[in-house]
Amino acid sequence: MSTQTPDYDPATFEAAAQTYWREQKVFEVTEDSERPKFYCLTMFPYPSGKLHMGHVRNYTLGDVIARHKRMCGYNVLQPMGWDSFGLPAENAAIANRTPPAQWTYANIDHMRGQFESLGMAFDWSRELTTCKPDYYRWEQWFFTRLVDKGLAYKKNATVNWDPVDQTVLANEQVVDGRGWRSGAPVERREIAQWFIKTTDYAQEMLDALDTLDWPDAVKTMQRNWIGRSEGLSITFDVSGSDEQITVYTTRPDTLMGASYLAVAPEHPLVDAQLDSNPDLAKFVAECRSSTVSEAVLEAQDKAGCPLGLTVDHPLTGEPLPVWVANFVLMGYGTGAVMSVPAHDQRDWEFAGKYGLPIPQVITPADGAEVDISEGAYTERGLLINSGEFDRLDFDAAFAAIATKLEADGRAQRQVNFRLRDWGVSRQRYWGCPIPMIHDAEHGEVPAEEFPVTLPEELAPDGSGSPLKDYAPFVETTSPKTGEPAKRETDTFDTFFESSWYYARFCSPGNDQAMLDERAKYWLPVDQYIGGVEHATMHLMYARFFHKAMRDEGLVDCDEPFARYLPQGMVLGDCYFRDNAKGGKDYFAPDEVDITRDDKGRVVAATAKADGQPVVVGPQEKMSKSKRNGVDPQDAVAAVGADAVRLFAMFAAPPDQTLVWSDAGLEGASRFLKRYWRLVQAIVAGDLPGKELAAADVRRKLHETIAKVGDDMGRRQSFNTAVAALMELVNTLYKLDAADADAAAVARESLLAITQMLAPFSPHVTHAAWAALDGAGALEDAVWPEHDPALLVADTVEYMVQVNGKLRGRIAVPAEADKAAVEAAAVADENVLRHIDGKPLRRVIVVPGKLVNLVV
RNA sequence: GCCGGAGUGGCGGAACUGGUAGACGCGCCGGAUUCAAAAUCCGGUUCCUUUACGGGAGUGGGAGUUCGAUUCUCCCCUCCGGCACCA
Repeated sequence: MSTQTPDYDPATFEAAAQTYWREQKVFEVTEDSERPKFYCLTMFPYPSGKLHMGHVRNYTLGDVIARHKRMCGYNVLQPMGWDSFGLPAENAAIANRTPPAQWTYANIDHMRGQFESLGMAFDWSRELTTCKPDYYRWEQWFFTRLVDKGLAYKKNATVNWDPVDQTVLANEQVVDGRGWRSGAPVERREIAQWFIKTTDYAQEMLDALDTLDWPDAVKTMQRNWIGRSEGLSITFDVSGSDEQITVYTTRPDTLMGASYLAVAPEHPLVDAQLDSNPDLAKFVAECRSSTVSEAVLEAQDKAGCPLGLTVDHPLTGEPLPVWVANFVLMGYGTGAVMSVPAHDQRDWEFAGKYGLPIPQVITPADGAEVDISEGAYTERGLLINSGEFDRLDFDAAFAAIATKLEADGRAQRQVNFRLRDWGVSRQRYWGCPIPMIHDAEHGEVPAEEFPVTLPEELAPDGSGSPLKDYAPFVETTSPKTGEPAKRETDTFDTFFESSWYYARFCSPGNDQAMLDERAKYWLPVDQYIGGVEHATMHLMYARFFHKAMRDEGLVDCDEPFARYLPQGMVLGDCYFRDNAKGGKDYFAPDEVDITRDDKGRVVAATAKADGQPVVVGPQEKMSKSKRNGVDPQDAVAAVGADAVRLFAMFAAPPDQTLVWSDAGLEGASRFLKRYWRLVQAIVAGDLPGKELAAADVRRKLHETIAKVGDDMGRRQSFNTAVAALMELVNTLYKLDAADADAAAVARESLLAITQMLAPFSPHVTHAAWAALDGAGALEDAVWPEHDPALLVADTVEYMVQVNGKLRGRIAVPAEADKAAVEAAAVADENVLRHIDGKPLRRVIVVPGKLVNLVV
């Protein structure tokens, strides 16, 4: 055979394969009742400008799964779109003085091209862009359905207010309590906003977690986020007044240990005290001049101030002081908590700081001593110092106290959720308009015509949304009266768009309905892939939206994402020097020379520019500021898309962080060249090796087929799948060319390797499939199956341990019984030496694995 | 602060259900090929000890369960993700 195959040239492979996929519309799919469907979706990107390595990793994972499932016979849908509303476009618009629309659409065009150059198997005919009216008109319509059903309502909520720029700030725009652009201390301000009743679905979302094939860690985070608890809602009378304060507690058994109540600075009872109490006014003002970020609030020092009121203890009538505390949140629960310092660590610290009493009312059930002066005792136990309730355990005390207070109308048993309703109003321009109209007569009236189109020609200047003063948008007529009315100028949280895009991919182009029957064919998403940073918020909102759409009859399954694979970040090496200002000056990896010792350890690094040393820092998330980013386009130009994809899959398990390494990338490229040379050798009938018998190679082939199939399907362990393919290629280089079956085994192996490698590196395998005369299109070639008969070995190697330490290995016939294995073990020379004539006390034989001799 | 996760050679990682710690790749060392280099190929590579056969230690730290623990339990340390207006 003298067929010529080309040299390994990624650019040639990529051009040929990508042209074929595009022209043949290989990845465009339609509903097909004959085949099982598989909907594979990777979280769609925000069009920030260009793809980064995190994107490459993310979308390669999805592409590998989609291509693999297709070869397993599924009708595979893998769409792509753009999460194109959001803050970065506004920031770019402020910087460039151009409308965010222009910037966004230019980014999308660029990034679409980058996806194609990476060889992604997307069905581009379904592409959607969330900032376009043909998409967002349907979420506007759906929102008005939620309004009609009472699932959307308006209430006051707190925002970060920048008093200089006169605008609302996102939490990430508040740095050390100041606006990021103005530098002014931010204030908390209450404004009316739209909320969605996600809490109506809290119990269902909690229960349905059990049906999902998601990592336990993510399900646990969601369970804790929903935070179901059973407790008691208790009402305290303010002493000498008609006012009341209601608190919720999961520990009513500790009620006799309550020593004070703590309320939020925004609590309605606080305002009335401000005029007469300057210290309180000062404290509350301090609390209000800070961010609304709970992460920041919870991390700061606990502080409080007496409110100057007391409440009557509902059991004893004794007065308890009321404090205002900076860690109590008005937006959560009733904005007031009952504090039991002896049995809650946070209350204990607060009471210690302000000299409040710490009465112990719970003691360990096992009679152990606890010292409350050392810290709170937070376990459940038996009641003490609680009068008639003494010696009761948690359940009995809960029941007794609840019953007594309920009889007095002072309390109610209650199931509570930590989950809160979803605030969807944003005071921003670059978002989907909330389709409501302010009618002087009827108040808030839902729009009836969609889309309510966002004007795209405006450019924000940093002083709030330009929509507010834009008459062509604001001025309208009321659908109820036909009289002049004003449009709502707030826009939706961008999580609104990302909560249902997965469904719209199934009904592209429908301008009559949000979704149609096609969505019922494709949903749920069989495999969802995306960053674990979305484990709670995005995934909770989308799950809620799906159930709301189900109840509207738009979809007919209960959950949107059957299986979920979270993926880790991409890190890069960091090099820097400390500068005079106390900061760091970073160096890009290609600006640094590395010196190693003879064991390969890095001993020094110097800047190429001046030869002076730089610090080798820890690996950190790739970013512009750390100068440790690697541009995917540069990597593709250097070694080709196949090697970039392969390295991204090989270097780490999907859910762990991945450390980018140019040397590692070279290794992936080297492997593909090695593979390609093997293809050339087979085609030329010119095998290289001389060591291994064809039968042994064939067994290795079938072991590899079994492992790779399992790794890619059940385990989703793509790094080990690639490692197994590398091992098999190494083995093939040792195949004895003189063996009569060598040519057949080599060809069988290489066809299988080509198929198994195709999801990772689809371009070179596309060329190889043609060179090897593979039958049909590689994308649809049936995934190889292993022959179990070939995996059965006739002898087994056992480890022999003496007292748990490895002392020898023995080869034993596969069918040997325990006695035979033990006899062989004690015959081993080194094993005998360690037994040293001592009597055997115990012998453990693990079939097929090891023998442990205890002496 | 609260919730979740991670920590294994010089580096990325493997060990799937409690049973050979270090597969595969990088780096490094040695060799082949070459006028030379690149590329490629072959061999070696956890640490300590030993001429060698061997022996000892070892999976962030400390306890525990077990014949046997990277794997299970408890405590601690460090780093990462999320905390409701970044996406």
